[in-house]
Amino acid sequence: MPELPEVEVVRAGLAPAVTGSRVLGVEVFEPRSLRRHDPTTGVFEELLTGARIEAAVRRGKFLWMPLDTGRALLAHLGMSGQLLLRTPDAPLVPLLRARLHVASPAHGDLAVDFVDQRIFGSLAIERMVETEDGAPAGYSGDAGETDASWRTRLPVPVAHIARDPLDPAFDDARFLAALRARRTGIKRALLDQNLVSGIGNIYADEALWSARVHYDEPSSAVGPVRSRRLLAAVREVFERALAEGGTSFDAQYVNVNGASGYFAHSLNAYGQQGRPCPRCGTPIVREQFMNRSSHRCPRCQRRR
DNA sequence: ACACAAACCTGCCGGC
DNA sequence: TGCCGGCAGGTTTGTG
Repeated sequence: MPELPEVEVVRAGLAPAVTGSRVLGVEVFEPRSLRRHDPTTGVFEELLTGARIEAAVRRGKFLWMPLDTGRALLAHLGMSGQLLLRTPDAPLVPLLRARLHVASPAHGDLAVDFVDQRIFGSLAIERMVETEDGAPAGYSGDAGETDASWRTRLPVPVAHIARDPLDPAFDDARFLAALRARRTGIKRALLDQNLVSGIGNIYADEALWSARVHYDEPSSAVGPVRSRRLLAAVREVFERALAEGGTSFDAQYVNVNGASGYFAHSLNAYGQQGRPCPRCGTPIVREQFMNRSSHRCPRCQRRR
């Protein structure tokens, strides 16, 4: 479930169940799902078992659970990862890569299942570092003490990831200046997680459609008015997708209870090739760009 | 700085 | 029915 709204749906579902819980045990069925865990820092299962989970935090598409050991369980869903809450004795499904057993103060004993078809996603135990700006590292909902030390700390592999546009500490001016300074296409910039995080192929195409910008226009040529409009469009499409529970094209992209989101019905450009642009009626086209598909209205989104 | 390809993977779908 | 190419929401790494 991979872009910001889908990962946030997972985080929001996970948080009330895992916050304050104790990890009773871990079962790893697919070692490749731990590809990003550095074994020289310790054995994954040993670093996790017995720890208390303090929260569920998200920045962009990265999700982590700070532990009382000072480290964090970092999860990235990749293209096809899911985190599911089950009963401890729930049957093992074929694509189940790992299962955490936790004792939750709110929900009793639970299984947290990591299911991932393509194994592009991963779990790892990571060390934490302080944020550069001293602001909270990511979004964690309202739970927990506001002065907890984990709030301004983030896993090392996330330190280079930019804040996302829904983060109160996101620096609009800095982002707009970066767009102006870059010599690259605007969609490339939107997808660059070091510039702004959380945007993937779907929401890039949707925001570009909304702001009527061609994906390959130089980011420096978009200008302040349209750049602001584009940033606003990203936020707006994120908020609308969140309200709909995210985008699900099939059973692959689901919340912690296995339920699909409904935003696929609200897409204006992504996957809409051949269908009329909701604004002007011109058929949406799909084009290859960056070795993936880009969707745009050939009339509303002309290259300038 | 930036572009590009490759690597990491499985499963589904349409065409033949 | 079965095989094959093409497609899929991502990140990292290496090369030029």
